[in-house]
Amino acid sequence: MESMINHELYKVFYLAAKTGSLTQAAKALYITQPSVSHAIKQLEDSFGITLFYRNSKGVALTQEGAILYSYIEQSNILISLAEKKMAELKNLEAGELKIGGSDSLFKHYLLPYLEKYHKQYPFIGLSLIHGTTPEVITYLKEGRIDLGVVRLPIVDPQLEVKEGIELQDCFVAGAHFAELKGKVLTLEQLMEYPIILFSRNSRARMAITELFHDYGYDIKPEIEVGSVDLLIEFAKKGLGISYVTREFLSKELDEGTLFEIQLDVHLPPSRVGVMTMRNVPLSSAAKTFVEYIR
Amino acid sequence: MESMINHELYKVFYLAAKTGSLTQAAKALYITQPSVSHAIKQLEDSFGITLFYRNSKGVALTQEGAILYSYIEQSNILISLAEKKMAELKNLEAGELKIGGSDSLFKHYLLPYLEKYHKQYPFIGLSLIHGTTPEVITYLKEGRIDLGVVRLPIVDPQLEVKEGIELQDCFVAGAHFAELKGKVLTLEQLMEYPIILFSRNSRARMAITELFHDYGYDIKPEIEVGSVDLLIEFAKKGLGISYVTREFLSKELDEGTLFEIQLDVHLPPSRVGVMTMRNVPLSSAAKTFVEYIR
DNA sequence: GGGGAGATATAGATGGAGTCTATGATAAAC
DNA sequence: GTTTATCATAGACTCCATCTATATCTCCCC
Repeated sequence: MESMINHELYKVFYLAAKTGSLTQAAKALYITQPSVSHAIKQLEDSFGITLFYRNSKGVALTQEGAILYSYIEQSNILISLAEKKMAELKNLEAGELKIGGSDSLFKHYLLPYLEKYHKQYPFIGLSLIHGTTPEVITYLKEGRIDLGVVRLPIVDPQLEVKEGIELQDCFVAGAHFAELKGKVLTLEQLMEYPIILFSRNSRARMAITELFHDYGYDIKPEIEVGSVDLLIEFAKKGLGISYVTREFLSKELDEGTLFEIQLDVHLPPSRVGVMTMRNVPLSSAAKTFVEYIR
Repeated sequence: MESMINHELYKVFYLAAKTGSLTQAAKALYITQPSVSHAIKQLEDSFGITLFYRNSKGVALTQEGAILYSYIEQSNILISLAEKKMAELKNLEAGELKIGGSDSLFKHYLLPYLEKYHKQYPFIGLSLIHGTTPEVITYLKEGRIDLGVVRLPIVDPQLEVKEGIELQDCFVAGAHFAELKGKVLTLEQLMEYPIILFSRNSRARMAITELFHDYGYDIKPEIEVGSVDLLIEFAKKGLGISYVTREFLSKELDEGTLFEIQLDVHLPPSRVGVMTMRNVPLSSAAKTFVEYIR
């Protein structure tokens, strides 16, 4: 390892062999001919092998030089490919973007951004990785995703959080509970109806449980489901009153298939946010995407 | 091509990625850590891409860095193989030696050298390429052989000639002409016997024709053959008197199966020589072999 | 054969890229 | 809190790649 050869010399050798002329190689490298001559000499000296025949028309590879060239040519081709790939990655003509989050946020919050992004950068592969907030955080820390989209607040010194839009959770019912339309209920009154909540381990569920607790109540759902779509479906079928994010229901509220229950207490809004690792550089693809989100 | 990247930086990048530590890479490269840090920064700046995550335990490749590494690793492996190969060629642990010449010279002159050489450098491939003197010269100039072994004199400014041993051509006969043993013949007397000569286009043939011509005679062979072995065989069978190089017959002369005809004129000796291209470097294999020959 | 046009080689000067030392900043380990 | 890793930064220095100028050689053409 003492006599490790300067790889820059191979670049000179490559061009000299390729052009068959030290003078031509010099031009291609934007240096002078003596520099090329010197570089080749260094290579020859460090191998103790003559690499070129010199004649008045230029240079030609010796037997040994030709052997060296066969390796160096491949090596340099790889480097060229690497540089091309780096340019592509930089210009977002290649790459991959991996996002963690919940399906409902993907569908109702991220979808328009993803569509626009994919249209503009069609060669960036997209991976959406479903998981709960703690799972998403774990994926982030393990480097399995570039960014996570979750409900705030997130308190973790390792994470950088960018706030997104505000979401308002609310209780909704379908035609079966039409008598409640226009009325303002107390929490106590609400609890007399069958309640449908998201499954126990979600953040939204914990938030609403805590809110009721603050008011001295203990909310117990009739039904627990595992997706926002089911919350909506069950409410529409009249199986109960669902607690769900209002922004995810705009279609049903417009149609009138579901209506919002008015309460005498304010349900705190939540905010969606984009998490990335603090002190860890984002890929070009991820950096650009984060700037899309407002 | 303006922003051609210094390939030396890839060597640093490679080791940094491989060891996962700028400090370790620095040690392997016998430079200091800030130099490595600087080199990586240059690479990152010229790509406009972050290649490593830095943390207090070392460095880890980013997504893009890992892509670059996959190329550079291959490239560097090729360079290592190239350097290994060069060392082998230098130490004559690999390579090829191509020699041009006549079969008789290969067999009777070069064989012992070839044996010894091959024993010492078993991994050098040997190619013996048969041809007449002008053919051998052509092969040399075309680069198809490293050196040629032929009868001197050779006059060609492009060729470098190293003189070898002296050979003496002579006329020999077998038991059938036993009456000639011990006698001294004139050329005229000799010509009364059937003569066996090498085929018309050989140098030896031309030389003897010219010699007879100088003495006013025109030698016409009874038989013409294409190899030294046949000259010897035919003489042994008593088909005539062969003109052949004495050194190629030592076995037959010792055994007494053939004897040399004494003449009243001196037959000029010829010298064997090794030709190489002037001003063209020899391969390590060829250089070493030429030094074997004395 | 002389001279021009091309090639590479050589010598010596020069400047800047790469390297060093010293230090800072940060995180983890103890 | 202290120590010991890590990488980053700043500024000085130095060595080596490069340059200019010239030599040498070969071919080719007049």
